Amino acid sequence: MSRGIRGRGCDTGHRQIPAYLSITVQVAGMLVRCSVPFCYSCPEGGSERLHKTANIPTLPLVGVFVCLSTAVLWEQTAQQALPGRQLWAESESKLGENRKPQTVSIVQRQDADSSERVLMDMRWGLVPSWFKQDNPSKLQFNTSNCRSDTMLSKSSYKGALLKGKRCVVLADGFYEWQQQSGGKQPYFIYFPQTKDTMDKETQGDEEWKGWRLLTMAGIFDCWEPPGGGEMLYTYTIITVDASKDVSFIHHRMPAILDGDEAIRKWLDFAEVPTQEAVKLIQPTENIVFHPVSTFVNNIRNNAPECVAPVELGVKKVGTGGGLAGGSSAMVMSLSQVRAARLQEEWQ
DNA sequence: CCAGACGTTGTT
DNA sequence: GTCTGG
DNA sequence: CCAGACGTTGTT
DNA sequence: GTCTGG
Repeated sequence: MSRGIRGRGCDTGHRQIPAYLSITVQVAGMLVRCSVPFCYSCPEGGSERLHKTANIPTLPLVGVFVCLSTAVLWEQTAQQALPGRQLWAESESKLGENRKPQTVSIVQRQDADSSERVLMDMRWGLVPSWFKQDNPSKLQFNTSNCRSDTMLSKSSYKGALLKGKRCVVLADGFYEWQQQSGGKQPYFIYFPQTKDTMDKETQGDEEWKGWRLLTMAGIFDCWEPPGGGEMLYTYTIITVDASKDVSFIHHRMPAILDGDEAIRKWLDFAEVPTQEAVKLIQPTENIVFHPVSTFVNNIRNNAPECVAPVELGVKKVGTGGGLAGGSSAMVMSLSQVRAARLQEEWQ
C-alpha cells in the first residue's frame, strides 16, 4: 500500500512535517497520554486545530496508537527538515517504567489493570528487536507492510505479535496507485464522513469533531541501538486483500479496524490473545475514495492538492498549490466529495 | 549441524 | 534492473 | 508508495 | 531471536 499519509498542516497553512509535545489528558474519565501535534514552522509552535483534529480516542483502553495523520513518516526526512529537534516525544525512560498513573506506560504490561491509551509517534518500517546493525536504515528488507496471512510465521513480526505489540495507525486516509497503460493513477481512500461531522467542521470551534480518521491495524517493535542510545519505536501496517469496491484500483489494502470495539480488542493485548486478535484483520467495505492528481506522487509536494478530487480524463488545471488555506483548504476540498458509490463515475 | 536470511508490492 | 532517500 | 540515483579520485 | 536451506 501507500506511503501516502501526510500531515494536515497547521492553522496558518504550513504543511511541514509536525512533531509532538507529550501531554496527559483526561478523556472519558481516563488518563490518556498523547502527543500534541506541533508545527515547527509556527513561531508559537502549537496548533489548536491540529490538536482537535487528532481526535483523541475516547475509549479507556490498553494499547498504543500511532498518530500518522499528523505524524512523522520518515525519520530521516524529519531529521533533515528539523535538525536538532527532539522528534520522539516519548522517551525510553518514560516508556520503560511503571510510575504514577499519569506516566504509566502501556508498553509490555502484563496485568489487566493497565487502562491507558498512548498516542505517540513511531517510525514507519518495523525494525525487529533482534536487528544487529548499528543503524536502522541498514535494514535490507522492506517492513512497511506485513501480510496478514503470513504475519504469524515471519521472523520479523512473529515475536512482536506474540508479545502483544499491536497498535493502531491513525491517518486521514491512504493512497493507492492504479496501474494503467500510460501511467499510474493515484486515489485517496478514506472512511465515509458523516454530514454531522462535516457541518461541525465548517462551524469550527467547540463543536469540532473533525475528520473521521482511518484506523489501521499495525504491529510495532522496540529496538535498541547496539551501541547504545535511545530506544526506537517502529511499526508496520498489516495488509489484506483489497475489498470489492477498491479492488479495481489495487489488489491489496491496509487492514482497517472499523469502530471502537474492533480497536479496543486489537489494542487490549492483556485480555485479547493473539489468536483472537488476528480475527479482526479482515478487509472492510466501509471505505470510500476519489482519484487525485499525480501531484501527490512527488514526496516534496505537500499541499491540499494531494487530496483534492480530480476528474479523470480531464486535463489538470493549475490551482496555485497550497500557498494559503492549510488544513481548511484540504477539508474543504474533501467536503466536495460525495461520500459513497463513486466507483461507477471513475471506473 | 551451520550459514544466512529475516519483506512487500508488482510483474512476469 | 535495483537500491536508496524521502 | 514514487523519484531518482546508480561512482571514484582528488581537490576545495 | 528464530526460521529456512543446504
